[in-house]
Amino acid sequence: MARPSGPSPTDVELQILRVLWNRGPCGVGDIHDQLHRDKGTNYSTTVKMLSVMLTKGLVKRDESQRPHIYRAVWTRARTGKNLLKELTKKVYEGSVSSLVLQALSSSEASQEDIDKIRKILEEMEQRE
Amino acid sequence: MARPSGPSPTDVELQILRVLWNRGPCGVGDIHDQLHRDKGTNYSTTVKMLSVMLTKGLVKRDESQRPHIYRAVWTRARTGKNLLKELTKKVYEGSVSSLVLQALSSSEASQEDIDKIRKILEEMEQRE
DNA sequence: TTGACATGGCGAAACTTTTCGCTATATAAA
DNA sequence: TTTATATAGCGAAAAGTTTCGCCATGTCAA
Repeated sequence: MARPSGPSPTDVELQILRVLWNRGPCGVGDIHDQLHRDKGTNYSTTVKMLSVMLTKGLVKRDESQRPHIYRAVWTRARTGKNLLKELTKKVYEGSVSSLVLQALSSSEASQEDIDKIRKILEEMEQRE
Repeated sequence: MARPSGPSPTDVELQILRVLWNRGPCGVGDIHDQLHRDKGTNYSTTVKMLSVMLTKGLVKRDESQRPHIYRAVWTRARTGKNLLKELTKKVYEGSVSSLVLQALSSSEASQEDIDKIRKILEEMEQRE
């Protein structure tokens, strides 16, 4: 059963999620530091966005300590998968492989990546 | 030299572009028909969105005939590529192959797709 | 030409997302 | 305890997107 993962994160929400994915659970201060470096926004903005995300169920927080510790509810992998599916619907009428083809043909994937992809293709064939 | 392709299309803009990509250049009426079917919006909305997109350089129009004929400035492939790159930056710190791996491992691609992808992988190796 | 109808343009409302100022509360140092 | 500083909350402004109402203009048939 697929868990619901709610509405897609907006741009700033993704910026915040990326910090949480990269650093792991942390307080507003750490998140703000990164956002401030990236685009100079105010501390209040970060707090507000986190409260919006809390409402949307994109993050949870541990209030038993100070500062409160935020963590992402959904993994990077799952979120990426959802956004990709959405993008696919919006541009390619739902065909994931069209998009993958596009992505591959225009990227410089390493030999390592290529090998990984081959392995996955094999697995997919055996599944059928 | 890579052509600039401007700001990324918003959701409704993509809906309109999809119509143009699928049907080819056409008038407001045809575009509106589709949008109206999909979500019941008014004719005025379609006209307005097209004028916004004209300003942003996402579409061009031929005014020498009535109705004016709109066409997408960028191809579906190029737009998809850009959006994918953006998504990749926003979720995966810029690694296209992480995203492709995610996409593949969770999709049901056809045997035909799998073969196509293999072919591309081979081409990529020879390029190096 | 005139009336009916499709097409086009424009400003403003509605909605969403992002930003911040101001205030309140907790924490730790003097 | 008092004071200074980090942390949190809230409402509203600002910015971006989408929607529409109203009016103007073009097209075609009677």
